[in-house]
Amino acid sequence: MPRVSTKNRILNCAEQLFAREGFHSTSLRILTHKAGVNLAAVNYHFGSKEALLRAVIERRLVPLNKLRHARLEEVLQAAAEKQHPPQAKDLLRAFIEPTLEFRDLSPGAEDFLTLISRSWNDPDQTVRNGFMELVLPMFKLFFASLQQALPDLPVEILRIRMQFLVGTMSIIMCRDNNFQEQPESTPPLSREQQLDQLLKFVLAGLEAPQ
Amino acid sequence: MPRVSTKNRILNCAEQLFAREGFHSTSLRILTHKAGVNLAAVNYHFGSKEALLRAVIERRLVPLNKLRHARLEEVLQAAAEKQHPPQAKDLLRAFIEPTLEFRDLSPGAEDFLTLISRSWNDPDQTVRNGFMELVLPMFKLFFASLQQALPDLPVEILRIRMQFLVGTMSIIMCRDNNFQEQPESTPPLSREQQLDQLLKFVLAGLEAPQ
DNA sequence: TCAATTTTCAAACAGACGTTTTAATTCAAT
DNA sequence: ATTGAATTAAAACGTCTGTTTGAAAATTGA
Repeated sequence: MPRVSTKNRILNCAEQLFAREGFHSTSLRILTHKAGVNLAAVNYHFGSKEALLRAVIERRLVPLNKLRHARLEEVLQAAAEKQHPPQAKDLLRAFIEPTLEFRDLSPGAEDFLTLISRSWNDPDQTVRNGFMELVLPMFKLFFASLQQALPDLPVEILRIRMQFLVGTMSIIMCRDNNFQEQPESTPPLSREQQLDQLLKFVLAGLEAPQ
Repeated sequence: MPRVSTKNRILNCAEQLFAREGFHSTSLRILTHKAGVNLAAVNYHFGSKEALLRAVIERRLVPLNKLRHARLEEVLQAAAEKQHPPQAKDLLRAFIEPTLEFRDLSPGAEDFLTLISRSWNDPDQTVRNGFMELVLPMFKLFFASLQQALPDLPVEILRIRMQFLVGTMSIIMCRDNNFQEQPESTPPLSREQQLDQLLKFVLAGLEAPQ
């Protein structure tokens, strides 16, 4: 009798393999063997391989979006009480911090972040749209809030700068992206330092002149 | 008698399909059919599918790196004549502008930029390392130059900010990344405007305090 | 022109893929 | 304890994959 249900064993292994090896490069035979379940279990429990991918994404993205939403509401409410527009810095923190804190909440979350940061530019539309649906509403919320924070910035410029923000975030979210080999002389940045640098970089970029 | 050699027909189609559909999702049967050549031609001319990918990348990345190298030398030399360290802004232009101007030099170059921006975070090490070898030496050159331009910035911070720079660039380089649907009210930014915004964003981020 | 080399071609190779089927098993509720 | 549903299991399905083969065709150089 397995401690973890078949469904969750599949989800956990799929999360790891889809993130590290890629969706198309992960075969159901390898996946089910690693999970210790029968090959047919994926189609029985999820219907298809693509439906499994959707389930993997939804399992974590829905709670993550709730975290982001709560943080955003805090910032907006605090600003409303002071009768001030929200600050770009606070909005950025509300969007970015939950994402990175998420890594420590559950094992496999790191793989999950790698998966969505890779899905972002995936050539397969099915992969791309699968999680885009889930992340787009949250994105529009932050976009609208940032418009209040930066009322003098033209919308089309804010839009492309938010895309830059996503590209910058994906660097932190994706494992194995440290292309520059790390010299022993200088230790790698801690997670707090990474978060700090990420916030400083995108805030400066977002508030850049013109 | 085909106007374009078999080898180049394959390279052109591979560039487009690898970029738009992904390396693993592109089958040699579809590729060779689209190119109008025999299935066996890929293995005859290139040896294997992976060797074809390497050839696709090398064909454009080597000339592109020469462009970047020339631009970098210009900036360094101009700075040396003035007895000043080079400016971060000029270094960024030398790195970014050739990349984007490259798009207009030859058809298919746009697909190529999509391909390398997607290869950047590809789960497959073979794909990732294939072009990393070609781009890393150029990267180190710019890193060393930026150290001169920003002598007060600790190296490990400069390093992560250069990674952010790459993540930001990939947004511009990759097609179909306009996740936010474009409203008709505001037209999309022109290429010049995109380049301009990219430079402003990364320069501000690179020069951000601390 | 003819021989030698290079390139194309159709066909087949062995293996991997996602999915389906059918039977065996486990489980929950009467 | 027994029935009925839910789950697991092994095996096979048809299709697609990259690669190889050996003969035909085209091209090249003398």
